[in-house]
Amino acid sequence: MELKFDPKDPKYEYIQDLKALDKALEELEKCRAIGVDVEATGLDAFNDILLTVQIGSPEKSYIIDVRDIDLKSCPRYKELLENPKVIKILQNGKFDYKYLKYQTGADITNIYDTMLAEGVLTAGLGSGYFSLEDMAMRYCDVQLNKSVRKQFENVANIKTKRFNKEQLVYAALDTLVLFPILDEQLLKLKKENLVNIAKLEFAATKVVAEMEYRGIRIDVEKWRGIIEDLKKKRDVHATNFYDTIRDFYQSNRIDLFGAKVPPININSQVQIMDLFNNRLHLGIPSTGDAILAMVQHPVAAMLRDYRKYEKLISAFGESLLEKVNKKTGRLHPEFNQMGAATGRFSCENPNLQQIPRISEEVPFRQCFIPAPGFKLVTADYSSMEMRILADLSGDEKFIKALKDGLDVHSYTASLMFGLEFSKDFKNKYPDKRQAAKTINFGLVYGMGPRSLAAQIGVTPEEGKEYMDRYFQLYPSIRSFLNKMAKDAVRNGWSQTPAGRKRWYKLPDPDDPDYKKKIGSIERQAKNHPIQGTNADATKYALVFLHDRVKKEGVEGGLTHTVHDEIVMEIRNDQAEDWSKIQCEEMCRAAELFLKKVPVAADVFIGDVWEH
DNA sequence: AGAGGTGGTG
DNA sequence: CATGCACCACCTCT
Repeated sequence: MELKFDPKDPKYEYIQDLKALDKALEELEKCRAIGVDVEATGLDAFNDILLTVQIGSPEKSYIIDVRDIDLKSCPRYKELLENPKVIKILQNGKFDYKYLKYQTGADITNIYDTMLAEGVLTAGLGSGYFSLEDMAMRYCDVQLNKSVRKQFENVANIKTKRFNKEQLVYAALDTLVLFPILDEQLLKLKKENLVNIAKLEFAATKVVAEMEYRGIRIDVEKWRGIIEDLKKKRDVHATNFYDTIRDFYQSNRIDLFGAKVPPININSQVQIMDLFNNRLHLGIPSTGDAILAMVQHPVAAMLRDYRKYEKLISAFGESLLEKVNKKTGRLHPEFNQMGAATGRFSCENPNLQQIPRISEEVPFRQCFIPAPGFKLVTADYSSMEMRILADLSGDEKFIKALKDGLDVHSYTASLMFGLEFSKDFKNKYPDKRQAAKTINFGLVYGMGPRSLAAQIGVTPEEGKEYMDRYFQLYPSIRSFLNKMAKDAVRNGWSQTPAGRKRWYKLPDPDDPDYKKKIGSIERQAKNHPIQGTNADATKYALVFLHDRVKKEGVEGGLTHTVHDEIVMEIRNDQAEDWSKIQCEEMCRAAELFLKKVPVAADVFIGDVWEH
């Protein structure tokens, strides 16, 4: 590839005064697209220090030292970055977005994100994270020197120390390589018909950046109260456990203060296996909860009780509170747009998508609260995956049930077990409904008769019978799922109606695990269009909602999303009206793909996160 | 440092 | 032959 810069000696300008900045901006304003990158002392846009902002044309990079120049008092800079007509090319743009918003006062628009583009082009094959170093090497044979980035992190005398040539070259290349990478990616995106999905991801990345920036408030005292309560309960179960097993161990050690020392580490899977198999002779294959539930010995129950509390304390305890940002006093979880191969978001630091559902004992979700004067508006799609399955398979019975507003699990059960359908089916035949629900969901995951039988507690033969009966009821569902599986194995990829692709590493025919691997791909491919369409709809909804907030002049914004649920923080007096708009926009997004079945979303307005 | 086990969510 | 999808956090053990 012909590069417009020399990787050994790139053209750049180190900008340290307003006059030079003005001249640079004049050049940059002529560009249709500019490359943007920042260097900072760390990853936290609120607490770490922004050092440089690099803005580049395809040929030249301008490195603005923000210790010398206050970009907040430079409207021309802000106008450039906020100009919707200029494409801003970034690598993992939401990282830079937050720095630029907080420390330079600019909200970038019209982002092309090289990392997201790569994610869209290789979904299912990689981790979802692609470093600029890898891409620069792969696409344009340019070696970026990673170790130089470290130098930015430990700048002693941060106020005064100037950058060396090596650092400046590195900073310059970071914007220059973006252009050839974009050129190559664009060819591939067009070839794979992924332009629309890439556009969706690019539109979403600004929205996600704003969502991360806003974050969410947490009631720390209430959270601590729950944890303390859980710790007390956990300790009771731990003591019971230790007292019961102590006789099976030789040493009854006493510590310096006369307290009994636990004979084993209760958290050690290895030591628990030793206890159950070598000392209690119970012969368990693993220590998972499903196994322990079947073990008659009282120690098993004690361990299960202990684990229930220990899990909550370790995963959601003090460690989550440590993530409260010092500057904002709020949690700012990170949402990875390509976190799942299906197109779903993943979430980390902390993962708000795995906070336990609300219960008497563990009301964790009630600790998530809006700012004073605001409400949390929580809306989730109703039976979204069932609706998608109905729509994509085109199954007439299933579609009619949804059109008639029936509970699909009850309806399925009534057909499968020859029972009369009624409004109170759920109460009359809860077991039958649960069995049908297991099948409905299991199929979306490509489940087989054996695990179905295990789940609903019948023999494998009966499990097979249930599945046969189910598919006789809904013949189009069987043919749809089979087609998805077959196409994926033939093509090496599967696709959602929105055009999102997921690739598969097809095994070598000589692979000893060939059938196992093909089976796995088939199950993933059956699930992909369903889970993926849900993700596509939610992403469109996020973009719609963000635009609508601006259009309506509503004060507030997005706080987080959990796959089929979107939570927003909206000013008290506007929350009621907004809740209707939020449902409307979510439905409008889903209706882009679902034409045969109605879409519905339920909404809640509250002073806590609940639904 | 990374793998494996366990368990929380949709 | 094996046989339910998609994640992340925490723990122990190597």
